[in-house]
Amino acid sequence: MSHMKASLPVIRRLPRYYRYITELKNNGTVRISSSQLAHIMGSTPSQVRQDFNCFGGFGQQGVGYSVDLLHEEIEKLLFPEGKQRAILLGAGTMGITVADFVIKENTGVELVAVFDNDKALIGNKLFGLEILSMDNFVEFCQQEHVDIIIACTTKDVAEQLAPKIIETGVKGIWNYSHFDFTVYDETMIVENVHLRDSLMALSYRVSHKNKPQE
Amino acid sequence: MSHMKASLPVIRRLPRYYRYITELKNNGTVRISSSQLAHIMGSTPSQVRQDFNCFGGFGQQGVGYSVDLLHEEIEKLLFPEGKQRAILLGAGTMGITVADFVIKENTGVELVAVFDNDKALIGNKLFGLEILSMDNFVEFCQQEHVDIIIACTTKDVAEQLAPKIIETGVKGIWNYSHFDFTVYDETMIVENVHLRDSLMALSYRVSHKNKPQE
DNA sequence: TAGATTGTTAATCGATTAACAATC
DNA sequence: TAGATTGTTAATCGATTAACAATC
Repeated sequence: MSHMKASLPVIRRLPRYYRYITELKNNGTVRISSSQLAHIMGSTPSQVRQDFNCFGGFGQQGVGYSVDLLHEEIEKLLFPEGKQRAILLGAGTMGITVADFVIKENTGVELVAVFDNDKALIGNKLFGLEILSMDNFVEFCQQEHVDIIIACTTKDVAEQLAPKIIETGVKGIWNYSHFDFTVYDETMIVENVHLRDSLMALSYRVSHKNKPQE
Repeated sequence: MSHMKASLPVIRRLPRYYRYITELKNNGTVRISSSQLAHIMGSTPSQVRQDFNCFGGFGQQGVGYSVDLLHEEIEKLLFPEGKQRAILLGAGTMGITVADFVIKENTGVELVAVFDNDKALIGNKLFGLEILSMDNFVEFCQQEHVDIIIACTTKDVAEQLAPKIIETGVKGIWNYSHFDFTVYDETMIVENVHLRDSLMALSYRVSHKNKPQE
């Protein structure tokens, strides 16, 4: 039981473990070794064991890991007491898609309010939630408990909102805008989904695939 | 001019450099030092210089970097000769949003066809492109030149399509499905946008923020 | 020439992989 | 008991950071 704090790479692997373990559980697999799991994950047995030991180590020496126990433990880690409450800022194309996703997928996160600047949208319903004026989100966060802000605005709007977001005291941002909240405030937990950067990195790798240099 | 091959972390930073350099160029900034750029990027001067030196080094000793030259060189790296041609597999909520994004954003990638399994969708137009039957995408890729496949299907459909995708000879996959193409085929260049994993990692970090262990 | 700042080599840091003792 | 497989410590690898000579 080494109990060291899980590093970011380990945390990022956790949802993937959860996906595969859930699949194995549904298949009726009861027991799995670090080697088998590593093969499924495309990693190494060492990494699997190191990763699980960050959280206390769920295995049995000489035997392996119980799929059920593993599933239960990882679930406890990823879905802690009660759902996390999230609000959406920006009900544009991306915002609507992300809201749809959060509502339909089992992620342990609940969408509790939607805000937009567009007067034409305010008052409309989105998946049963009334779209509220962006002017009111700080107040909302301070009155209702909110854990996560989903930022689906343009870069400029995100930049304007940044100080207000800090003001809310919310701990995490799921960031779809091109504004770098991390650079703005170091203490905030930010998970970036930069589609543009992701696609450009792919494009670079594809176009430079067989070139030896650069 | 060390000319070592750029590692994945360096490639992932390239689009962010491009974003900031473009902004500086538009602001009329003509010259910038690695320290100033590091401050903007939230990194270190050493990293900035190391990164640029992977591509040949665009600076001038004692002077700094010309914003114009930097912009031009990074643009050459990210937008090589002509646009990359991409097809979309799966015209659901996410697929439509991603298609909209690719068409509107300046990413050096062009959407040339859309495929879906749903007979109700086939034949409809999506952003001026006719939605084609999924049965025909392999043939399409072999006849037209296609660089990137954007996978916006469910996990199960992605898994079924995997061997066909390999068959097309396409070099890169922009993957929104929960199927791990990397585990299936090591040689394929895959850029994953796993919303679920991303949100769960954020949720984990938020809920464990002030806890010392685990 | 002196000051500034790069390019590049060396040192550090952290994550991954390997090794092995513990133990089922 | 022997074989298997974990938990954990040690070694390796790669990326980041620091240092400094080159040079504008």
